Amino acid sequence: MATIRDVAKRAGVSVATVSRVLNETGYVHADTKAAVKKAIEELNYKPNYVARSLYQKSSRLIGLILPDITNPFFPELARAVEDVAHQYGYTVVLCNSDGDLEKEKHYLDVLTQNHADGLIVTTNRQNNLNYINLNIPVVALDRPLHESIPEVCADHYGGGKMATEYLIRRGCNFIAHVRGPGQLSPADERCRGFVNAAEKAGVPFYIVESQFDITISEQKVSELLDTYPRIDGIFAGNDLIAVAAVKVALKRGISIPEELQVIGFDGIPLSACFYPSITTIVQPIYEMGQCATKLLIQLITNQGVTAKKHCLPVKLVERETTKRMG
Amino acid sequence: MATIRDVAKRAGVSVATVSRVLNETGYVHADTKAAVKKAIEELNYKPNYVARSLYQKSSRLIGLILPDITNPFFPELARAVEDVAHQYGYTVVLCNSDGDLEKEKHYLDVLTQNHADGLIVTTNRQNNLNYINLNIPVVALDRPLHESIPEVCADHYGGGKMATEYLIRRGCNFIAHVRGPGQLSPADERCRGFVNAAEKAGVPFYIVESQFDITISEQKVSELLDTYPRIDGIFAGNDLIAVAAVKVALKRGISIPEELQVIGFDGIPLSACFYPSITTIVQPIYEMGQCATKLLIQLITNQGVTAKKHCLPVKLVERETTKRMG
DNA sequence: TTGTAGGCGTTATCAC
DNA sequence: GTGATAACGCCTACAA
Repeated sequence: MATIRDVAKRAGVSVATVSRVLNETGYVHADTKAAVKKAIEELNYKPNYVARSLYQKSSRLIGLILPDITNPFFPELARAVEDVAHQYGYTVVLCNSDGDLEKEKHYLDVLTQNHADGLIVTTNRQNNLNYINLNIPVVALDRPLHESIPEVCADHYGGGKMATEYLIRRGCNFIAHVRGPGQLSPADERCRGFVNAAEKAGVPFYIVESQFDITISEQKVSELLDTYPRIDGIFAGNDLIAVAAVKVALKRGISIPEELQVIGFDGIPLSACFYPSITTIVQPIYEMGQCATKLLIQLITNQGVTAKKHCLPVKLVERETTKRMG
Repeated sequence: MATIRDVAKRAGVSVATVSRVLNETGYVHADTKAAVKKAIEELNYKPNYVARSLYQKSSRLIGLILPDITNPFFPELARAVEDVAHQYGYTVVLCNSDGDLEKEKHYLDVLTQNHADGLIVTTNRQNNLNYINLNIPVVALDRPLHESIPEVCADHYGGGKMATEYLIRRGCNFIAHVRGPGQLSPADERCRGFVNAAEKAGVPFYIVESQFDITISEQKVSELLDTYPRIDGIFAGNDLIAVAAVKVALKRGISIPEELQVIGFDGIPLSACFYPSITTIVQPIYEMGQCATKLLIQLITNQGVTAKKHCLPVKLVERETTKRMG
């Protein structure tokens, strides 16, 4: 690999001059500039970013910490982060934490020791001390991290309400919420929205806790339908749970949406391609990733920080697991 | 951030000594070692990897270039790569190329300029000159890159044959292959396997080309079934196409598997959770990622390179879109 | 067993 | 306009 010194030698100038044309900083005569460019061309010189990072204390690396890229919610998020990062000349390092604090800590170390310029974090563990005294900007994505850390998420509470009201408007008389795991903030919020809407409407309801996992949820839904056969509407904690609900119902010969209506949450691709396609509360996943990344880059480049918390609106997409009106 | 010099000062030794205890290299008296460790502790010193990289010309960064993490085939692959990399102390940089040569080139530059130690590449463009004269190891994953580059992939040809023979054994009399895009090596291989098996069995067959995309494939399958209503078996080029086939059939009231059997390829999670669940040729996706990463790390650390091409076996998983025997 | 000093490739601050 | 040169933080001959 050619270095700046090689270029300087070949162009018959000093490294300082080469650096100047490289960074377009300071004055340099048109002719020398041309000579330098020629030398760069001939040597196929590429600046060494590591050396540059060492001096600048900035690597243009962004860390993306998320539980598991294999979870269908995250690829789109990761994609958005990568797209925006790329657009602004940053590169993203992908870290799967499995929600494991040790692993998060490890990645945090690796990232900071590599002079990452900023972090985007999706973690279940709120108030995680790991993140608060870092000296690089951090943005929490999808889930709150700490009150001092800016955050981009969707309106889970509003979505929960919306889903529930929708079910009720579609004529459901006994609705169940198969919620996501406790302790997980979005699951809690959605559940709160559900309770609020159901109580306000005076509709009887029931709540079961499950995981964001199809197999486990099939089990839960099965038990639920055994216990409460009257249920005619299910608000699933996310689309995976919704898929489980639909499958269980179909296998039992319960017709959807005639006898049982199901609505999910998230709007992952699966919800649209499943058959029947699943009515769901769609989060603007890509936009969330974009927003978080732009925010982070603003923070990194110090362009007057904007609001602390960005709560993006969700929207209800009607598909085949709920009744069409009119 | 504390530097090695701060530690040295605090421990009352030289930086060389600190470096020695850090890297466990060379002799150092137990007492001094203890003193240094204490200083490290007190200062919460963490070595600066950037400085280290500069000197060592190695960053312990691995680049993972793939078309689009949003494609359900890739998350598991990425996860495997990340897991193995992490296990060996490497960190992975995620790059979505969209199969765009310019983007690939850009990432290649970024990666090499950051002293990435190696690359794992999934690209459609074979014989891409970008990769051949790099001076870091490269491993091609899922798709061949160039004859000089080691490769990890699944047995697409064998899988194609297996799927076809299976359909025939299950009694199909007129089979169609809705294949993936031309030019894409795995799609070609699967198609070759199909043709070979169908011809050998003397079963009439038909081939349509589609994309690895549900919506487009629904269209293609629709046309196919219009033209050849006799078709009683479809070998889909991948699971997305299989999903499309199943949906189209079901919407037309064609019962699966009684009137039409469908088999996919890949074994993405969707194939298992779809209803009906889809019989498919499962690639060992996670293992492929692991294998490629281990191979790359061997190459990086120069541990006598193993065989050039690793072709992993696929297996047929019977589910609900084909008939059960006996 | 430990310390000194030079170098990894850049950038930026001075002089000239 | 341009060129030395001192950082950036670490590692490793080579000396001591």
